[in-house]
Amino acid sequence: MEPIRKAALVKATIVEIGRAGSLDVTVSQIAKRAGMSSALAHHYFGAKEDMFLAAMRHILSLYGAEVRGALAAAGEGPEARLHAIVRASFSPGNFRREAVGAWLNFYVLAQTVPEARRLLAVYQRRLRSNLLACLRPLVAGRAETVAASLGALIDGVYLREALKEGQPDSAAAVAAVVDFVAAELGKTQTK
Amino acid sequence: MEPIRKAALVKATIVEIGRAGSLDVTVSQIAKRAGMSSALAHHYFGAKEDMFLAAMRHILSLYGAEVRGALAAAGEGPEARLHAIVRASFSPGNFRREAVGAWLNFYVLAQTVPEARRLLAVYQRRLRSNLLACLRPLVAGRAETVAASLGALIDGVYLREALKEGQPDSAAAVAAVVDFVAAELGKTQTK
DNA sequence: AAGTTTATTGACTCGTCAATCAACAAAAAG
DNA sequence: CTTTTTGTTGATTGACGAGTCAATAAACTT
Repeated sequence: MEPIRKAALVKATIVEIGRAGSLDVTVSQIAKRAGMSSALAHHYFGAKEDMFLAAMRHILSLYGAEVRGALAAAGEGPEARLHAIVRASFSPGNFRREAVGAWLNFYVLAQTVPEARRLLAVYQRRLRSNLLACLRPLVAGRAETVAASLGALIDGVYLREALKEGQPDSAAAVAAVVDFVAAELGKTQTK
Repeated sequence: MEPIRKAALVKATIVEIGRAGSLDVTVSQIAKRAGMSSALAHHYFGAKEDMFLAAMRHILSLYGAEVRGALAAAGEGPEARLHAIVRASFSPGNFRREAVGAWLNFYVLAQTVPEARRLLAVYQRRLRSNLLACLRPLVAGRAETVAASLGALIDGVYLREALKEGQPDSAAAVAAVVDFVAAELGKTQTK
């Protein structure tokens, strides 16, 4: 039972954060959505914060899996692999209300909860390392710098696309980042 | 009295959000820090959310003033003006705990509170227009695209610098963005 | 001076919520 | 079949907090 209940709670936590748009969700709401009493939620997770952290781990692992899958499906060319990472980062699923809510609130959580900050750092390192592998063959010496900027650009574009009025547009987000890469590769042509 | 009290409450709101790292601050805390009773805070602002929005307006107007000042001090060259905007965006003051807390939580607020979303949109449009003015002489046809990416990059770099473990480094943030601009201008050389 | 508006607060209402606990059920172990 | 472990909940506790209100004081108006 334990793993089933925990998984249900994690999913419900993410949904509720998405609905509320904040971490201001009660354990009862989460438990109810997961089909159990609040007491049971407390039984499996000690405290509410533990639920948040588990939810964060889940979101990050989903994203990680998405990127891994995209890379596996992509061919061998560095450009193609780079493109795959970017597309995975901006997949429509990542712009669903729950996902946006989760990410934004995890940023907030990372300010004060060390474990949340650590998890975020892990995500950023993984993204960076994936980007580096693609970039080294393309820009050699400047790979480190470009990877750092590219990572930040992905976060920034995501933020803007997620918060703009109107529906987010995955394709536009991808295009913006691809354009940056093109510039870094020295081709001014947007293609 | 009214404007004095309101100003004190706005300042106190920002400080308390920074301390808590979230919008989970009580009106009493804010009022106490502002040197008055919670009833008085409710008297001047109707509800807590109004205090948050006033605080957001204040943060945004501070940032706007900073950019305006930097532009006034900068010369006439588009590159210099661009650099001024970037430096103002990453001034050490913007990395103080209160400022970071305010920005991150305003992003969260923008998900659900239309007025917050609107304010954020205003900030983004202003930044975009400032960037465009500098970019048009430099990259002509691609100015719109570059301005959009540059705006997102600034947000993304800020986010990462603010949340990384260790103290944020304004200079590094500026350097990352400047490097991007250099690439967009077609100069591969990092300087 | 009497009246009116503004400033200010302590006390209160009404609600919420995290966390605990005792109790019950049901499965596993012996 | 009885004991222990695991699953489960309703009820409760204890605390906190947003917003209201009546009352007091102080400052202007006429």
